[in-house]
Amino acid sequence: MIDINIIRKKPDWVKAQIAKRNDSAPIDAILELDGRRREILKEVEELRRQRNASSKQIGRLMGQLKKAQRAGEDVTKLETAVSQAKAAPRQIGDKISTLDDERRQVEADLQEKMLWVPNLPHPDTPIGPDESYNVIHEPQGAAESVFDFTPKAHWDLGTALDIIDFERGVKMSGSRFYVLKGKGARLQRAIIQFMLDMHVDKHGYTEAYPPFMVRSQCFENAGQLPKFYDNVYRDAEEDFMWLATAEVALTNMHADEILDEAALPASYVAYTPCFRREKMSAGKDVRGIKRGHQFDKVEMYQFVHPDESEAELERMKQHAIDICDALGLRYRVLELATGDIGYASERTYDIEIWAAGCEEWLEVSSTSNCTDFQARRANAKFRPADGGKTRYLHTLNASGLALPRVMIAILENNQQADGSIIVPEVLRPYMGGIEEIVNC
RNA sequence: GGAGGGAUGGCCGAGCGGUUUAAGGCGGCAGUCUUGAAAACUGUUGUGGGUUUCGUACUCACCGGGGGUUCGAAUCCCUCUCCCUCCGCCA
Repeated sequence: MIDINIIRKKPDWVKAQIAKRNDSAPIDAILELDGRRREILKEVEELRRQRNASSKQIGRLMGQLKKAQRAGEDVTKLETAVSQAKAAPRQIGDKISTLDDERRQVEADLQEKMLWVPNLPHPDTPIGPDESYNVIHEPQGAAESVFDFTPKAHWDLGTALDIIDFERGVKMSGSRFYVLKGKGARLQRAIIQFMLDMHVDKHGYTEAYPPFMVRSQCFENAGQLPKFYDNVYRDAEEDFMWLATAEVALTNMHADEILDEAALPASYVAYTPCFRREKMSAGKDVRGIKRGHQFDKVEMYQFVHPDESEAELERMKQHAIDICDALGLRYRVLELATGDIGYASERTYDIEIWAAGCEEWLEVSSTSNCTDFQARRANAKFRPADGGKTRYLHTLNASGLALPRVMIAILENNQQADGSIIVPEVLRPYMGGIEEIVNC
């Protein structure tokens, strides 16, 4: 949610910002509803003020009446006065409830429309309607092949080593599902543990293990609803949705809270599975483990002071890069164009790693500054140390990293001519000390 | 799944449908006293919205959320959420 004051002051500018995203939002309708809301509010509050005064008057009369009754005096005059005094506020009350009904309707409409306004892009975000305008940072280009044989794709390697079982995954759950077996499952677990340890021990995040199913309100707060409703798995009977990313859960860690400035930044890292219908990507990347309905991810998330969010974005990007470096993965950084950044984001970096077998750059991390967009929806604030008014926090998220694609890169880049895989050194302590995955 | 009890300010905890303010305590902040501190005493204390002479006052709402009854609701009714106790089931 963006600040409605910006829309009030510069509606045309806001429209232009949203147009840069190749998106649109009902700004004119919002202005109209907002104006009507304030009209009603002015009127209904004045009426309420009048009614409050009248009711207080009746209260005083009732006090006198009771006193008189106790004293055994004649109370008919007072009783008449009370019933006469009721007439005016009763009429006011009728007007109030009519206006209140309209107010409720207007506010519901306004809220619904505001939910369809995306975050506004940062002035430095490259402008362009789609991903072809993304700016690729160093290092660029594909790695020259270091192989003296033709490297295989992970689906062939995994099947041959019997560490990825596509057939049985499909048997259980259909396409886009697979079973990791033996050293494959162990490798994934090792990567998860390595990443969590690095973010906790070296980068200072607090490890969190959130629920994997959360209320739909959590998705709305994170900016995933209403727009991405079709891409989320949900419970048929209860108001539960399965995480599409841990970001959804972590956004809500401090929902409806006011943090002390001294508690900032509040930094979390969580391992969770992620569930996505992939409706928008139907038919895309169906081979291998690149894009499944279920995948694992380690996610970083921070609540920071608004003045810190821009610098923090750079640091979080580096935290993701640190993982790539430690695992020996060749990566490149993309700065996403206005047409490609996420709905809640003002500025996003993607990190892609090179996979030598399928010969593509794979997105393993997306690092975004969501400014106060999610914080407004989630009502997450902080109290400035100088005692000023409470302000909305800024939130940032960064994958650190997405597991299947890291697996792909390790399998494909570390393969040897005989199809065995060299285990990256940093993972060996988590793999019982083994140095390679071999066919047995 | 069944039966019952709860939710009040940062925290604890009162609150017969009304008579100017949600009592009281704790904590926090400021001040007095003191060389300093403690104690004591005094004052102060939340969130959001609207109007505005825009920095000043006025005003409205908020006692778990949402409706309702009433001239008037923390208080009565309905509903949802969460917590607690007991029974049953269970990794």
